[in-house]
Amino acid sequence: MAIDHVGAGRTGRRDAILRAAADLFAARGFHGVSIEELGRAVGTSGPALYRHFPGKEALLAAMLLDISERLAADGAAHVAAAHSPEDALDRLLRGHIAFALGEPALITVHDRELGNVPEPQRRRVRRLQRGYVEQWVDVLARLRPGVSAEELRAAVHATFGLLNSTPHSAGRLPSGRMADLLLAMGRAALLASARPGG
Amino acid sequence: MAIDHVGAGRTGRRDAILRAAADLFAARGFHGVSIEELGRAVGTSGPALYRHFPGKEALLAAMLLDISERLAADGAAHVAAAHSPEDALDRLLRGHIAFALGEPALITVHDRELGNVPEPQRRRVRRLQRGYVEQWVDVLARLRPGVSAEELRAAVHATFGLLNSTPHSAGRLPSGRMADLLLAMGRAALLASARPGG
DNA sequence: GCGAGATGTTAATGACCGCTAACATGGTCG
DNA sequence: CGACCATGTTAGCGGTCATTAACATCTCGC
Repeated sequence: MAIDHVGAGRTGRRDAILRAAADLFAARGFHGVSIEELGRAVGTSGPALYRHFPGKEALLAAMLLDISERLAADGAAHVAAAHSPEDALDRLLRGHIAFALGEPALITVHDRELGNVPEPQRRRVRRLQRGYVEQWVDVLARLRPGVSAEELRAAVHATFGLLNSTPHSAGRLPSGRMADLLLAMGRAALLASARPGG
Repeated sequence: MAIDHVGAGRTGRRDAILRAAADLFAARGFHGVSIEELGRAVGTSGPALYRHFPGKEALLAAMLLDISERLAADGAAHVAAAHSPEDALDRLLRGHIAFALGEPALITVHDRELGNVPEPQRRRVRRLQRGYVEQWVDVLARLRPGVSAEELRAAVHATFGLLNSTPHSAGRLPSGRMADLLLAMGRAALLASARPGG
């Protein structure tokens, strides 16, 4: 009974709000969800939320910052643990796939709602996102020298689109098979993209 | 001077509204755009919109129906024109890429805002989308017999995620190179996914 | 030249929303 | 015990939104 997983425990309210908000934002968009609704989703009503966040936009900012930081940190750890570029790419792919399959709502919000984050923190999220992309680009550049960085960046973005599409086809395939499928597709797409003269 | 491309011509108002709405919805989401704003974007103000659509949701419904119909019809034409499964897949890929690169706002709205379409028409959009996916699945099934339809469907959805990611990395690469890149990546991803035992 | 329909305008209405205010409660610690 | 702090509650305020009402203005077929 250490942690209350429906989110109504005496502590952890803040995290419960973030989790519920991720699901709601992913389903109906930032502007499609009201404060009252967010409160009800965690068993309180409406304005209790302001005891944990200064406002609705700040809540979104906290959510996106957390996601971006986790992705960037995990990415750095994966690259550091690898002993070859091939291995690094594999670890990056597996890590991202695990995240996308484990937290489809977070992934969805992450690439849809940046525009609603207010400006001071928006810049930080962008910087983290750029850093994460650059980790992929660096690994890919070592695997396929001679391909322009712009082309590699575009390929990485496209691969993220592939991996993040998980929420749209959720539940159709068992999670393990889906992970294998995405790994095979992602790897093939990245290597095809990076083949000079492709 | 046959057609007014900024959308203020004496006729074609309806289409101009749809075009402007696509850009705005793609940028800030359905609930993030007001009627007043939609009107201003086509040179009228606010409620003039109700002379062309019964309401905001109906406008979105018309937009998504049009996109889904175009995709499904173009897909059928491409498959019909092909003389082999390989050729059909190539035409499907090129057609979808051309659409995604040519109408990034439409593609974005198409896979984000279905949840805001009211129920009678939502079903029709879903049916059209399913039909389009099934065209891809059928072609792919002929190329790689023995792979389950569920797996092929998941692969097709993931490929759409790849191709539709265009708006997120827009303008970084010249359009022609981007099209080549997406074609190579999409084809590689689909074939990797369909390899039995992959 | 004139009724009619299509298309626009501004003003108003009712609902909802984000947020604040004012107040309650319950546990912690001096 | 009793002040304090964290965390709730309900009521209300100001603003915005989608939609409607009421009224103008063009364009045409007659």
